[in-house]
Amino acid sequence: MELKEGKEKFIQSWGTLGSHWGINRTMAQIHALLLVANEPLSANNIMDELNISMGNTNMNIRALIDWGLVFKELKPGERKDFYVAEKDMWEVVKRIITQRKKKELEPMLRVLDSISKVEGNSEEAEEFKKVVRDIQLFSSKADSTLENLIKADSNWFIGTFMKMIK
Amino acid sequence: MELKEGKEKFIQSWGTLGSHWGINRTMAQIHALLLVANEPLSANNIMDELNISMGNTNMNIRALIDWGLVFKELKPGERKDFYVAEKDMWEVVKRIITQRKKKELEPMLRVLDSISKVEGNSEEAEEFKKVVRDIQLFSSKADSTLENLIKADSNWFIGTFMKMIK
DNA sequence: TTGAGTTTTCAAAATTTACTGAAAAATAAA
DNA sequence: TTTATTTTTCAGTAAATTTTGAAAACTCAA
Repeated sequence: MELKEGKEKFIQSWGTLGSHWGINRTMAQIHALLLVANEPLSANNIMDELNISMGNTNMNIRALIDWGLVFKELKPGERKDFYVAEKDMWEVVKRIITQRKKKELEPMLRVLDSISKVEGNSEEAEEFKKVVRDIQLFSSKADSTLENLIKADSNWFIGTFMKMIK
Repeated sequence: MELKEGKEKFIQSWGTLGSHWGINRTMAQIHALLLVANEPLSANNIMDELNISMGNTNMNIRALIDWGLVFKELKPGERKDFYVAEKDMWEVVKRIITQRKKKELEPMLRVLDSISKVEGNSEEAEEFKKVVRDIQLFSSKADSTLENLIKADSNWFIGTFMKMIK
């Protein structure tokens, strides 16, 4: 396989993977392109390379920066902004966990909290509360596990955790 | 808050959460409805409760059964099929991990494998291969971590793992 | 200032994904 | 069998999401 073809395949499948993980296809493709670029790219480079509009390019670059997956780099003497990707996979995963925990898990925890106080003590109400509290317990464990995970470092994950769970 | 309102809120937010996790809104809502139902429900019960069509109901129930999140239950003397949800959150999460690992992580691993053998030894090609191999290493660690996770039991997660990572 | 280059915004269009409704197939009681 | 009930399928439609394109807003050198 040729280098060019390899890069294209990578961009394509990173895009697909991303779209299943709350990162839209284009956003993930831009990240992929930057991952395999050997130098910082401008918005123009990106739109040419991926055949997407400037508006789309701009919006997704900004989302990537928001998520901490891409950084702006200013080249001295250049008017344009250039961009580079976060290449440390552990960092990438941590940032995605951080975002999704905030956007999805935490709102769910709030809802669970509010509905766990439902009125009534009919059997039906009690059963409902039991289901909710089970989920609440599990979710808050998951939440703090993830909280710990994003504080841990890469070596911990690659080394200790892997062995530990056998 | 009233029980009815609580159940509705739960179904609504479980739907939203699911839609961010590769489970479409309706599919997650059906699962939620079954989670808080105090008895097995028929397809008709479900379509009435959620105001969705029979076709939609049927397709999503079957997807849920496929995923192992819902089970069919036959009531003696009843012609209809009835359905109950998997209520053990640890099981639910394990089944979701299993599905998504198979559908998303594994295809990515195959692509990474194929492109890690890209031709050429220019500096650019070498850098590309390094990026790919880094991701490959990380992904296969993640893959086997998840593999172990889905073999582990709930107590391990709730008890040991939580304390362990402090 | 002015104006060329660059980035941002956002309504409208295109695309993708989910849902419906109606018909066909399956099931099982009569 | 026949018939009533239930489940499945899927083409067409609707809804949601993403992308474009063009204008507005910046930015900075001249």
